[in-house]
Amino acid sequence: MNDHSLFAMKQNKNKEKYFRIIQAATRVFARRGFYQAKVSEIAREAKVADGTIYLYFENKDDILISLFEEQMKVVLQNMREQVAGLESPVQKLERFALCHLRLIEQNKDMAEIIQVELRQSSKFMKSYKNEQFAEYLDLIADIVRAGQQEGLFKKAILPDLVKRALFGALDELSRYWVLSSHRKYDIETAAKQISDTFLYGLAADSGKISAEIQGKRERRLR
Amino acid sequence: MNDHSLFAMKQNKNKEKYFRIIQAATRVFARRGFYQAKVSEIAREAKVADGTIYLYFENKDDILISLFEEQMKVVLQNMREQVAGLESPVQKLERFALCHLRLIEQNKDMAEIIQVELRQSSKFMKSYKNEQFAEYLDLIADIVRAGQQEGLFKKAILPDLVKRALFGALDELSRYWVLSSHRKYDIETAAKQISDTFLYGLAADSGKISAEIQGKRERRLR
DNA sequence: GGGTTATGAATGAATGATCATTCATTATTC
DNA sequence: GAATAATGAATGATCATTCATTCATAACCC
Repeated sequence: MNDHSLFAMKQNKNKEKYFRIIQAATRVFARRGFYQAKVSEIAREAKVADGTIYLYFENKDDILISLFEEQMKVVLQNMREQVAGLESPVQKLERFALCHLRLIEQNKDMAEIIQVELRQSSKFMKSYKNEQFAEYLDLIADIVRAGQQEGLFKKAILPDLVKRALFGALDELSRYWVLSSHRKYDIETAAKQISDTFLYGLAADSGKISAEIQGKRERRLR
Repeated sequence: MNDHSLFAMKQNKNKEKYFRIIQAATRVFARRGFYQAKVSEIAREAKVADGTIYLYFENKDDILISLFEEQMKVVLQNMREQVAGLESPVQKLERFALCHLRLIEQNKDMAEIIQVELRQSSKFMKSYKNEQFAEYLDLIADIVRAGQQEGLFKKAILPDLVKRALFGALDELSRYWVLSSHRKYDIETAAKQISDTFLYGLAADSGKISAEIQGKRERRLR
């Protein structure tokens, strides 16, 4: 638990207001970007006074950090559950790609904060390491390592590198989706293209990957 | 030619000073981030007075945009030349990945502006479309389409989607590299892992891809 | 050729807008 | 009534930009 959560814990008297401010901040940051967004706008959106914000958060940066941590907690938990129900690394990777891109549909503002605004905002973010974000990436690395152990993926693949490549690929598509007004493909198509590209790209034997992907389809038809 | 270049053209009397300001801005933005960077710092770094900046650029945003356009021109030109000398889409894609990641070594500040700061900075950037950046991405799409035409890559692949995925993957590794103090792999390793992943991922027949990659090695040994 | 004037570039302190944050005051809760 | 929470105008810091002034150079005149 870091300093920011500690601050929030101290102000724990009114969780409803704390989360209301966080939700409001999500919308305002998504709409305006971190730097253009004003604390007074967040206060108005949350229906509290400007000064109330400082009863719950240390400063404007703290709002963004707290928001990210709260939201990342949800995202990580959800992704863990999605992936846990599957046995095969192939299905896990497919599910990861789909769920990650699905964030956009489920909560556009939240997706924008996580994918567009936060990791971008400023130099101070360079020194901010979010453990949950690292764990999110490690989900990918764990899938890759499992695939290597089962002989599905090449031994020469570096999981810590591939996790970033896959995340980067998904993230770029998310960003495009968020920023773009007309989209030429839907989320399912995009997820499938990316997961297939990575699965066949990592494959020790592409026949085995096809079988795993086909295997999933047959299980569905039963 | 957009409005910003036109402004620069009008102030064309002292190109040396214009570029000196741009170089200084590159360093300051890379070091401090766009929002933390002050115009006065750029002026100091360029050894000009604060007010002189406004003889050459409309405002702070214009500095960033002009800088991006100047630098992107160079990056695009260089990448075109690197790729033009090659015949095979396989070699082209490999070269693209390597050259993109090599940007980091050649000019860390420039790489940071292009890869970390610019596409991130604010909501006004959402409406700013850089033609050269789009063309940079289209280099990838063109490589993919050529690969499809030659029967090397799957027909079902969407080039406009894959270009973003590859760029995103490379970009995330660049970002990690720029932001990270200790790196576990070198640029050549990273580039190879990514290009291989994408090449085998896109492959209509992985045997053919292996042959193309091997073919390159044999040509080298002669 | 030298001195004066005009012009444009450059200067940097002043200006004014912005907005995060504070804190005296008010409202609410127990 | 006391303690706590909430308020929102005031405060003060920040900094992008302006503009009166200076400087450097070219042009003009004698």
